[in-house]
Amino acid sequence: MAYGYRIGSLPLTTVQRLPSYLRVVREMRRLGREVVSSARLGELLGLEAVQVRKDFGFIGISGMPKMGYQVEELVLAIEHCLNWNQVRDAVLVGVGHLGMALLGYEGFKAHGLDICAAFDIDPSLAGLVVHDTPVWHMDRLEPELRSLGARMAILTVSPDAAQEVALRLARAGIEGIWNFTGCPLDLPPGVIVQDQDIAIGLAVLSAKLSSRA
Amino acid sequence: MAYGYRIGSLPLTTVQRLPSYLRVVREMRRLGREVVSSARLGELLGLEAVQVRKDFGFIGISGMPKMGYQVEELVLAIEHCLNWNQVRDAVLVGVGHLGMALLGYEGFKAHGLDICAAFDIDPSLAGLVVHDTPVWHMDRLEPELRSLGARMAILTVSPDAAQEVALRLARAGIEGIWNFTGCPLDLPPGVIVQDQDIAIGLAVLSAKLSSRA
DNA sequence: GAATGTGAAATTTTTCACAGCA
DNA sequence: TGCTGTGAAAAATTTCACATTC
Repeated sequence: MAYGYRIGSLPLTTVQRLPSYLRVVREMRRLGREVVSSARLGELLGLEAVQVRKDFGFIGISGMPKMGYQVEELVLAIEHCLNWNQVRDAVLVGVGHLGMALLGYEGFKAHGLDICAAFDIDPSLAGLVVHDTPVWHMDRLEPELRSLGARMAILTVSPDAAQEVALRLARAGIEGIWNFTGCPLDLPPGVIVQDQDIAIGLAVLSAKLSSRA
Repeated sequence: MAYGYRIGSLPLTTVQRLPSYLRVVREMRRLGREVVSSARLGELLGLEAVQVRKDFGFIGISGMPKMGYQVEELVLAIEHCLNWNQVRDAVLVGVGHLGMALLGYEGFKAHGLDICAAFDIDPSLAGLVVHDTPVWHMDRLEPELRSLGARMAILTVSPDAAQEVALRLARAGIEGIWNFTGCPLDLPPGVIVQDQDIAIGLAVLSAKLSSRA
């Protein structure tokens, strides 16, 4: 039951830090800053400077001694690693409160994600356009997926339906599922599942608060 | 810039796995199962059996050789570790799409969380009751917090407002902030911040998909 | 001097190997 | 035999120490 410590040649922990680096260096670019030191980035993000340097080494970026790293180069390199420099189509399944919120989330553009269609079991939602995204009934899932060619799906259905819908997505050729249901999914190998379990963050915060009291 | 590897006596990684254990053992209890082996739990959650046993050792649970672990005992022990067996009040600040979705999320009850009030800068939201939760204008933040006595806040404001609002919460006596804004917060020591950055999950999934193509 | 870059050490986490028990 | 429990080993990650470069 091997673990996934690495993604390609990058340590998993490095990949997990890339979004926060990207946010900061994009903001610096916006402000016209051209270089930044690992110490400054570390200070802003609560990391050791040497860890920042190691991470940048992994993604193939060299800095200039005494100067720091070039902001523009960092932005491009991180976007490239994450494939966030080009638009990728995704579908969203389950237009409840959370699905609706994700459809309205402006930030996905900055991450290269375009939700091109949504699906729900509720017939009264079919035909609506929510935040510029058309909503289809679940009956239309397979045919629409065929014509859209999206590789990624965002799963925001209820826990009861999670496994069944995920299997339909996998059979329809979806390669990656971003799983917000909190249920572990059992899918054929080759389909990549990324669990986004909100309860983990709450658990860590709860435990920290408890241990202080 | 010391790291937080442990929460109290528990490894951070163990705490992060507790919610998924809890979900499964609660479901087993519902189905009337009285015992479960570490191997079965590992199979369901994609973990090594020995890791499950180590985790249960950390939270002080012993199993019975040949039998397994008592489901009821596991439920109670995990709930106790996370303090999810008693109701804790929280406030939510920022009633946009995401805040609205969290207000409507039924699952918080199962995690002992009760959102007793929400706040937003938009005057037209003030006075509304969203999913049983009253919404106040931001002007009422400090006085309402004083009377409510909530220790925890859920931060779902826009990135621009994140730091400023977080500081107000800290000054008003909030001890833990669950930060959904994606911005790093700089707060006085003693305030616990738990970042819930959705972009991390997307980054991992994006990188995995890229490295397969 | 002020920054990067990197091998080595320290720390943490996972996995192995196997003793012990019902 | 089937499962737990645990010390030891392995692997991964972070941190230290310091050489290097502009």
